Amino acid sequence: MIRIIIAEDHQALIDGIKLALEFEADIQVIGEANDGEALVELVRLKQPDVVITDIRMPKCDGISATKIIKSEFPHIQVVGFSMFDQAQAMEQMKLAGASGYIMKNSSLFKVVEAIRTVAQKKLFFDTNIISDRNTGSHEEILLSKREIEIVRLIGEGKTSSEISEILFIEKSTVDTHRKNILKKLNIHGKTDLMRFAVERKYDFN
Amino acid sequence: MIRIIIAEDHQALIDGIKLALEFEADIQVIGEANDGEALVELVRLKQPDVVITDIRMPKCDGISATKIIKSEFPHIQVVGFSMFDQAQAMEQMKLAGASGYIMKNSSLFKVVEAIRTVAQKKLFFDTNIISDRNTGSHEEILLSKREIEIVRLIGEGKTSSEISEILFIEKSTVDTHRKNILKKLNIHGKTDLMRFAVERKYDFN
DNA sequence: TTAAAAATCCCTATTTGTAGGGATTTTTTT
DNA sequence: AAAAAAATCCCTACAAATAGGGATTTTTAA
Repeated sequence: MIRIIIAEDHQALIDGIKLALEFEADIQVIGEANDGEALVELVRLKQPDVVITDIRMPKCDGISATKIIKSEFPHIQVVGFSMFDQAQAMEQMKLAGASGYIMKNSSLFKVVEAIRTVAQKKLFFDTNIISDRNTGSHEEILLSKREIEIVRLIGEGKTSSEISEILFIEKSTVDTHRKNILKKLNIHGKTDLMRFAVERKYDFN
Repeated sequence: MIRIIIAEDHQALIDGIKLALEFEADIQVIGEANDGEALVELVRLKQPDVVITDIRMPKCDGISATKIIKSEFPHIQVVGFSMFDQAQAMEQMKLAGASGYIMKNSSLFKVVEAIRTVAQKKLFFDTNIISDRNTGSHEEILLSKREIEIVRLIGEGKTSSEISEILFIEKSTVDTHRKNILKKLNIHGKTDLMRFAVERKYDFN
């Protein structure tokens, strides 16, 4: 029996994963947390086999939480879980000691696959980047200098017109950059962009 | 000489505070961090007299960071720093071991005052809540049940129309709640509301 | 049982952001 | 020097959010 703990600040997603895992006889969800601090405490208490953790979370993010967990319990396997296909985020999770990385738009089947794989002490990194590599096209999502600058300002809560004043460019240019950023990251809406901007600030240079 | 470290994810704010503190001969900024994890590491390295930390920060928030710092270095005084006049946030900081709490819309003079006060092992809690108490009016900012529900959904990235569908109410009602929330918190713009929603999710029940 | 608070809904108007299209100029790389 | 990438700017249209005003109904507490 693989005992797992899920950490994710969107309760709806936790519920979805739990539901999917109910049909897997060999996997048991023994705990859930909505933030990094709660996750670390829960892991200390219950010592699961596998932890699935979101990267962007209140209190402590998934990367910091993973570092703490792996330093205290090296035998516990951690799988990162992110909205964004960011090679840097994946790298950070690897450095923190994670055994796997999946994306939120992955099918729940992939989640199950990842759990079983890492439980056997194997690695499981499933991202578009890697699957692209398989097809040979391998185009990594990379924002340009200007785009990163704009993402940073968005993360600081600036509006497009404020950004245009800061950078001495037209608002229309900022809008174009925004559009390109959204397209590159395959996200829609300011909320997701804000989320990305915040996650981005978590030092994935 | 009071040696301080500032932690704040908005570099502009750090720069502003540093500038203000340059004119204070007895206060020296010996370090700065843009996230909670960096703050903890910096504190371990430089062991300042006073730490000023934002509550909402990447990687580890100010409350979690304060807990860690106070457990390792009980003699270091921590001052919380928040955008929002939330009694709960202040309580959480107090529980985490903070000696002071100031708001971002406080004058920089208050920041200096807070630093000098806590450096003498005294407490310094400056919020509108407390100043209201002095005038006797004492109206604490408290969101209603419905408003908290809506803030939570905003924090999850839901739009007003999505929220209206979830709660089975009209979009116009959601808009009204939003307006009232903005008014109660004295903030403007969705970005600040999102920030609040995130900070709020840090468990200030 | 009433007064206060909370929750519901609607109106107008403006700003901001999204989404599609287009285009030119500057910089970098080959 | 030519090709590719990045950065700049403009157009239309629509959705979303802010800000002001108003109003009624339902809950809660005095």
